[in-house]
Amino acid sequence: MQDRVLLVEDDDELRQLLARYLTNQGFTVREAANGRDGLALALAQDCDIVVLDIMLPDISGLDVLRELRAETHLPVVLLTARGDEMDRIVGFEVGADDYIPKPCNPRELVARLQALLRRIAWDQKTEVNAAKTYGDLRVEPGHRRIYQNDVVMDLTATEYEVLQVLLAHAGSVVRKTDLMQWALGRRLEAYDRTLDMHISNLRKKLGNDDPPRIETVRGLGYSYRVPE
Amino acid sequence: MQDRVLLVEDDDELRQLLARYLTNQGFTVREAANGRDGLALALAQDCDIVVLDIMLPDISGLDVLRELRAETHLPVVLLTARGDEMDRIVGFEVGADDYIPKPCNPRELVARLQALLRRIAWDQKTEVNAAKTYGDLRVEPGHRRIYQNDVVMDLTATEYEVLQVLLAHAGSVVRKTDLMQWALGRRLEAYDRTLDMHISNLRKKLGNDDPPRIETVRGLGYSYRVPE
DNA sequence: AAGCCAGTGTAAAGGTTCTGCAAAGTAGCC
DNA sequence: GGCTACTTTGCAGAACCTTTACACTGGCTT
Repeated sequence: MQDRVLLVEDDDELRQLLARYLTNQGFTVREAANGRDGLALALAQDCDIVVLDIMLPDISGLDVLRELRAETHLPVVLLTARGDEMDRIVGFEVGADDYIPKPCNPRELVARLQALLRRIAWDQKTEVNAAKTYGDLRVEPGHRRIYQNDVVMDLTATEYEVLQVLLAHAGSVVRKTDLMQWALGRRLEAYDRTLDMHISNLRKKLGNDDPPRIETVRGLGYSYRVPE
Repeated sequence: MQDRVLLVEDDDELRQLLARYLTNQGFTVREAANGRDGLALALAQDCDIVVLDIMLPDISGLDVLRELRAETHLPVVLLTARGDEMDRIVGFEVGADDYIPKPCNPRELVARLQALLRRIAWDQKTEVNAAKTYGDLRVEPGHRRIYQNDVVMDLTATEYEVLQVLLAHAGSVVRKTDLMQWALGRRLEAYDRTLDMHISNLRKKLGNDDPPRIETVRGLGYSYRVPE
């Protein structure tokens, strides 16, 4: 099975060079020459990994990444100007998985892509739109709805995100920083009680069972326990 | 809870520099000065990520990585001499998740570690989480739980770390300074009885058997004895 | 044997950090 | 404006880690 790479790079020459090399290495390559097209293609969700230049003519690569991260965890490798340390640090903070300084060695690019894909491969098959069931809860990602005993839960958008992340990791602990990043799309700052509030509200809506379905793991985060 | 890094690097100065920086950044740092120790610690202890120098006095970092990959998919970041392209390519092929050329910028190291950990946390880290059994105790790293005769022990975060380290070295003595560093993430200072307290509490929770499961080795440290 | 002392066990107190949640505030939308 | 959703604020309470204090232990010295 060939991995599908989306290459977002405005420099035609470089893009074609990389595209050719990646194709030879057995990847299926899709191309975009600006941020807008890149974002659209990435969101269309039929690729495995994105190579994203930061310097783009329209939207900055970092903004593309930010928008992408609001929707998906698709792996992203950033291309940055050599030595531009700020871009690099910010890139990681926004959620990049790797970065490569330009001008880049194609072999290194391939090696990094493969390392990342190998790591991702341990992920379960992400059938993005398939409904999943956890005890009496059923998540329907297509409609962004969660049913409890076949009754739609009345959740706000954020509550849906939080609960869906907890369910995706049901049985294991999700750290508060991760939960914040994945569900709220921003970093957890000190004294930010927003997440606690959403958890509190979710617990109320789930019915305050005892022991609670959303367990607190002090100092770490929360964990959803599938009831018997 | 903080992420636990295993730092395998023979250059004392560099290792201590990085260890200090990582500690400041909120990591719990465990150290090894050669490949053999590094491999043993990585396999035994429950840590989250490994930083591995390639040039080591005994076993090459690449061989350590190879052996590690035979057992686990623990994320590994390689430290390589700048420009040594072969090491880098081979490193990725053997299964490294990232590499950083030396001399490395600590900020970049942290950024990369965090990017990798974020990615791992999202994926189901099944392999790393394999449960380990020691007599009637079972450690489940994914849930950060320890079961005694299939009953969850009610442990605090620190107690979990301490017991987990003792179990990882079951049958041999763990020095107090090491236990402090590995489980509490800081140095053991004089007149600090914190560790004694945690041991005391653990013994209580384990049931005060006779002879005790956690044996005191006076002047040295503690040793967990797996009961028959 | 008695005495000393560093090392250890543990109860209780102290203090810090983390969490739950109500209530008030802000922002966006019809 | 009125509605809804989300965030911030504030405080109380809980859980936890550390410190303190004192008793005890084992080994060593005299």
